[in-house]
Amino acid sequence: MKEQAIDYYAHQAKMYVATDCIVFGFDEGDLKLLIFKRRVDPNKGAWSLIGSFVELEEDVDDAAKRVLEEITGLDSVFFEQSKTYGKAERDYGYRCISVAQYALVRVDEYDKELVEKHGAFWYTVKDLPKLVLDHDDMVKDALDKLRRKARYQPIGFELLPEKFTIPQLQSLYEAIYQRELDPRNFRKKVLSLNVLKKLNEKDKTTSKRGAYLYTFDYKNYQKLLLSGFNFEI
Amino acid sequence: MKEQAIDYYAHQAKMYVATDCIVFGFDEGDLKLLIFKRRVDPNKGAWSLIGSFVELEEDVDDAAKRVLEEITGLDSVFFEQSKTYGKAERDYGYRCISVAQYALVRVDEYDKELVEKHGAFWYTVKDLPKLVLDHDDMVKDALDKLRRKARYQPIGFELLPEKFTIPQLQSLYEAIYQRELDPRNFRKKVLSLNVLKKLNEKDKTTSKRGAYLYTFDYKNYQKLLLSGFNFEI
DNA sequence: TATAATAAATGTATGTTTTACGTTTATTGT
DNA sequence: ACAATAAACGTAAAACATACATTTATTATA
Repeated sequence: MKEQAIDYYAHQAKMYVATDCIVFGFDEGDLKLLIFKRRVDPNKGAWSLIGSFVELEEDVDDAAKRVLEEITGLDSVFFEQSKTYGKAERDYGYRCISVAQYALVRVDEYDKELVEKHGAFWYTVKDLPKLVLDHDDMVKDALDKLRRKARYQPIGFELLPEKFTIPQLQSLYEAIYQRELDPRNFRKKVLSLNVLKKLNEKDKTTSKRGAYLYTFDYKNYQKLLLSGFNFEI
Repeated sequence: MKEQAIDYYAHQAKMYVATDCIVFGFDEGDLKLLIFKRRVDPNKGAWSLIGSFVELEEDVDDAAKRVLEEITGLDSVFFEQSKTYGKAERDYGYRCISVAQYALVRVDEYDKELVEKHGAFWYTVKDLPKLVLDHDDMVKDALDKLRRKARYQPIGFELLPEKFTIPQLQSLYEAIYQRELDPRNFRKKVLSLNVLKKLNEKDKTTSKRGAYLYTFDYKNYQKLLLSGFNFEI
């Protein structure tokens, strides 16, 4: 019986499994992507997403966590599976499938030295260079997922600092959706959801008057989730 | 240079890659799932999704297509990646990751003999037995995806026969979302999208008066897509 | 110290969509 | 002829989205 089971697996093909991370950040009003210049062959010198092979005793998701930690120095980056890329010919000469994960990091939190050490750069999403293999597709698909997901879950907050202003939040959504939003309607909408906590502090970097800082109210958000809401902006 | 590349891959782990299909159908007012009783070890006799190993020179998506064709006899089943399951310990004793795909089939079209030959059965989704490994999670996640997707793309139509009535379509959406919909509002909403072509034929199986049959208008749907719509029901 | 400049914050009127619910219609079996 | 039944149609009220104008708090400078 056990023998039969072993047999069943024995004749099957094995392949390399990698994970690639589409790391989004938000800075200076633009949605950014962390990409890096490959330092090993194959394809040395080409632009690429950051990734790694999955180890034999490692969960696929843990591999992504490991990669993200290595490159950003952060140990609790938000990430989620985007899609698996499994074309037989996708990797030059090797059979390797890749589980793509998209991640959202707070640009003010990541370890800049670590990023530089790995030869990584933040590129504005709408102005990316050509990437290796099918990484262009990965970015396109991940952007789709991000946009889609931002409609029914407030993941946008993962990209902002702990404390943020409403104009900042608006600017983030404008970067994600690549279109302008009306400040009056935007403010009305986000405040109506009751998931922002207003602080008694102002950010005065962009105006004399200053804009009130807010934090995201995770408790109220949990309540909202239960009543089945929609974050359409 | 090439040597270096070979080296790079040589030290990496290889693993089994499988694909499992979550096959949805719609029959007698219920959303159904195609599952089958395993006839080989490991786990002979247990209920399971249908799946297969991915072959060395085969695209992951082609493996799913192959599986679906084998079991339903149909060569153009709608399917789409749901999620990849990659926990190190998910498959008893073997390192095997699985790319789950959810598929929608028209219950009136599939090859019933073929399904029986494979020991497969249609089970009502809300009344499933325990499945092997992480297949329960796969079903749960796929249902989530299906519900989510049905909100912005009219994939529901993939589950109905070519010709269908509006009450049938409503009953499908009721099965997907597990809640009752108002027939007047439902009709108004779907007709307002202009993606249904009314036929000069009636279905009289459920009423004396009979309900007009419709087909899905793919051309108009393409137009609608371009203008960025929302299929919220 | 009064004033100009500037982004933040607030308000309101109009159009559109969703929701809730009542009535009429076509057909067939008795 | 009529009772029964699901299909089809209609309408009023509420909720939401959109478009657009004004006031407010603050600081730099005249």
